[in-house]
Amino acid sequence: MPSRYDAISTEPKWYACWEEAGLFQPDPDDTKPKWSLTIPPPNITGSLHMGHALTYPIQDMLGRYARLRGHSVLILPGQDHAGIATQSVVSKNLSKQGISAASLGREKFLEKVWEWRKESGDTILRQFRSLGCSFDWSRSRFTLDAGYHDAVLKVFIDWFDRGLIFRGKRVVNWDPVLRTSVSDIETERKSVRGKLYHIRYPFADGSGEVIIATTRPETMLADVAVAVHPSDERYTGKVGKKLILPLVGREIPLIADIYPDPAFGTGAVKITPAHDPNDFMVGQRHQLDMPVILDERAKVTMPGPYDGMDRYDARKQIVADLEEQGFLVKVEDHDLNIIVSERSGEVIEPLLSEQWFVDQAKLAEPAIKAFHDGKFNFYPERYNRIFLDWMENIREWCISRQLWWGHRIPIYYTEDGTPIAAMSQEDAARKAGGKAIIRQDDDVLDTWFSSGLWPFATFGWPEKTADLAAWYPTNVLVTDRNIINLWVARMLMMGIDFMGEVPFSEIMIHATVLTEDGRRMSKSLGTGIDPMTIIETKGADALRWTLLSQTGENQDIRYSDRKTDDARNFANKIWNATRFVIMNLDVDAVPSLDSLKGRLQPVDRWLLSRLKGLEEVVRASYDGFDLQSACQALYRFFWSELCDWYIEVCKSRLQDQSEKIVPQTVLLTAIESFLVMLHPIMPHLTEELYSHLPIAKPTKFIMVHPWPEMPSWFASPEDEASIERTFEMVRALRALRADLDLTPGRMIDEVYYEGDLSGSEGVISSQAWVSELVPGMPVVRSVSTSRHGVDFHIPVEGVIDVDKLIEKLDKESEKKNADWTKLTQKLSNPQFIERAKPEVVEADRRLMNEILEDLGKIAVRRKILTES
RNA sequence: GGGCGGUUAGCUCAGCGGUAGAGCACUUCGUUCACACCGAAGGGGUCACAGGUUCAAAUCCUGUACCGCCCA
Repeated sequence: MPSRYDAISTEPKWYACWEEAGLFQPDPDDTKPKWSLTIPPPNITGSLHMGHALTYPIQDMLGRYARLRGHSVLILPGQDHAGIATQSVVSKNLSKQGISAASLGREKFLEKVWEWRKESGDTILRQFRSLGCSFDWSRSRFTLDAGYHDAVLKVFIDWFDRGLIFRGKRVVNWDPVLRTSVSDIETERKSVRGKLYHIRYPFADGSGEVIIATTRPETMLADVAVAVHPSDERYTGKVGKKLILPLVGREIPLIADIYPDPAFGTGAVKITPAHDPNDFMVGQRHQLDMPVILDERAKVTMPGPYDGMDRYDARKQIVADLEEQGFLVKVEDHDLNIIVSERSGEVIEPLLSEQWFVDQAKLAEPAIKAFHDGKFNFYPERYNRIFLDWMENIREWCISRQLWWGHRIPIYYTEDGTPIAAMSQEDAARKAGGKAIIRQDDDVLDTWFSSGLWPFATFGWPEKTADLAAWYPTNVLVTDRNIINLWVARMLMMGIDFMGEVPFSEIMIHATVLTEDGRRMSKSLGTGIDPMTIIETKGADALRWTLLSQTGENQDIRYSDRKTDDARNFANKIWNATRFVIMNLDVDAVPSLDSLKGRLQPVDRWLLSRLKGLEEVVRASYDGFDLQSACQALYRFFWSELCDWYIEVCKSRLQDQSEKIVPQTVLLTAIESFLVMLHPIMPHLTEELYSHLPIAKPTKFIMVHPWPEMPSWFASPEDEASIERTFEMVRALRALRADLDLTPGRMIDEVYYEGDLSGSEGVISSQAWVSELVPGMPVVRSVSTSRHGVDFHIPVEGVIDVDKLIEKLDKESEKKNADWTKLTQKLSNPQFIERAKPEVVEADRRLMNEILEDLGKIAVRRKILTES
């Protein structure tokens, strides 16, 4: 074994072995308890980013843990067709070749998209393999697979027939470049510097005017009213009167509604129901007309001087005209929030249009009930409330998109315009009962509609497959907080509605990965870091450790290359310690620990007891999604306890032929268990080291090794306490040596001690590099230290730095005096004695005595030093 | 405007009622036959601020400030 762990050549090797051995691919007939998870399907347009490098290893880690715990585990991967993203990627590629999508027509264009998907659609799945993800590729699904497609149609038809899906006119987020409605998640809010225009609207009867303020004057062409708050006294008696809409000349009413904020400007708001979601609601409440004056490209469509103008050109012209005609009161600078389409970068136009909607309220009810019945739970818990708030105020879901790539809405229209939901045109014709079908709806479904079925459609639903029976419901869903409402909620509603059971009982919401200085990682900002370069230089395990060891209840985590160095170093440390143990071994068969029980020394029992404690912590932490705590415990155990102490203490025994078998067996036991527990986080390294371990292996791969069971006799609080005490004495001695400039590792002949070492002489002398520990006081000059009631004296010959030692003693004395003051105050407070728990008072009293004793010793030592 | 998270050592973060912790960085020492991707010793913090509860507050409560996220 080389002295450095080579992750780069090791990792792909094991991935291939696991895959070849079929370890990713469970059998639904396996009698072991089932555990499953369906991964949030990444876009086919995507390539690996740090968010993926966190979320998918978390899922892999949970699956690997479940596997070690004896479950038959299925982690089902797949991909999402990503309607808008894919269509715009392919359109852009085509336009580079001088081809427009429109000229190709729907069918030809879709052929191009499928071609593109075959060529580059799988990139991200290959990258998941580099991360070590133990996903069952044989079951990989795509949301546009034939079977999946049928499932989507079936859901649509079912909901349509039950009246849960309907067609209606609403104000939606409209992307004027891609010319489709988009969902909230595909938009981004931005704050920009804009203008606030104050415009005069005169009363028709000439009795004055109302001044309104707006950031979008061009929409006034579609104004149907001006609204004021009913409590606004400035308008008492005026509500109901008519106003003349400037430039247009139409008469519109002044109405009273709770929407306007009286404190903002004049308190009067123009109402444009077709071009603003809030105005739309006002319009609905007052049954106002909803004229549309912008087309699908956001150009004015209204006979008159502005017809055909782009919305921003129209704004300029309208403002100029208003000014010229004396309607413009003033223009102010104003910060406003705009909504931008993520895909096109264009400002979203709220636009009244006819779309398909899901009435989610009826679907939400059973989901809310299931939550209250404890059927599922978010981790961290704070997301329960966020989820519930959204569910309880749920709104209609716009599911139609004016795209070609996706699930075409299975609605067929008869001659008289009756919509019929059906699996195919033939099916529709049958349902139409003689009426001719003339066309299918042109729109496709929102991608989230199809991904909402993910946890059961991936198993072959609506067919009653063995997989569906074996793996649904899944155990856990892992995702980030941004799509709780958009996706998680929909899966819950759809799962309950079609399967009668929630799709998962636990929802783990993990952090967002930020840059080292806490900024968002984004390609456009140039702040993204490509995980593949990390995997290729430091290994997937290093990257996994870096991200997983920071995963807990936190809201974001910061990535830095320094942290991956630390992770790589940890891997190397594990490699070398294991290598050391193996190098020392020259027996064929390692005996069982049980047979050596009588020969164990306190330090052996200490390590085994710590190992047992480690298993409890790691298991509890993994179970509670607290990977941070698990990693911290694993790190501390291995580096601080096993390497820094146990191996060092045992080095002399490992040289002793008759004795070495005991520490070797303890080490192999500890390392084997440790590797199993670490395996979910660092799968490749642990598999590699397991393959080198000279032990009787229960399984060929550590990946399917049973979780370590620690016999109850491993627990030994007494040995833990006594060994910790011994180590503290070693530390005290080493510190004193350092004060005397005695190089670590260099043996000193004699150290005297007074007090009870209770059998720890061997450990202390070897670890503090002392040839002989002699009871009593030395006759020669010496310097001293104490710990746990034992005094150590190191004889000194020749020159020592007295000033430095005195300074040290003074500092120590100062600290102890401060502690003494604090404790005295505490202990002289009768209420403390009376009300504090007795053991606390007792501990403080003991501490007080120790401090007093130490102060006495320090004073004596200082005196000796000054005199010498 | 409403909600959520954060503010602890130079940096990144644990701790969440009983004398402040880790890793990295820093200082000094060290190539002792696992590892310099290493070892030993050390320095460094009125736990954002102000009130309150308590015998006792980084930890619980109230408020304030700043940073970030989400919803309107």
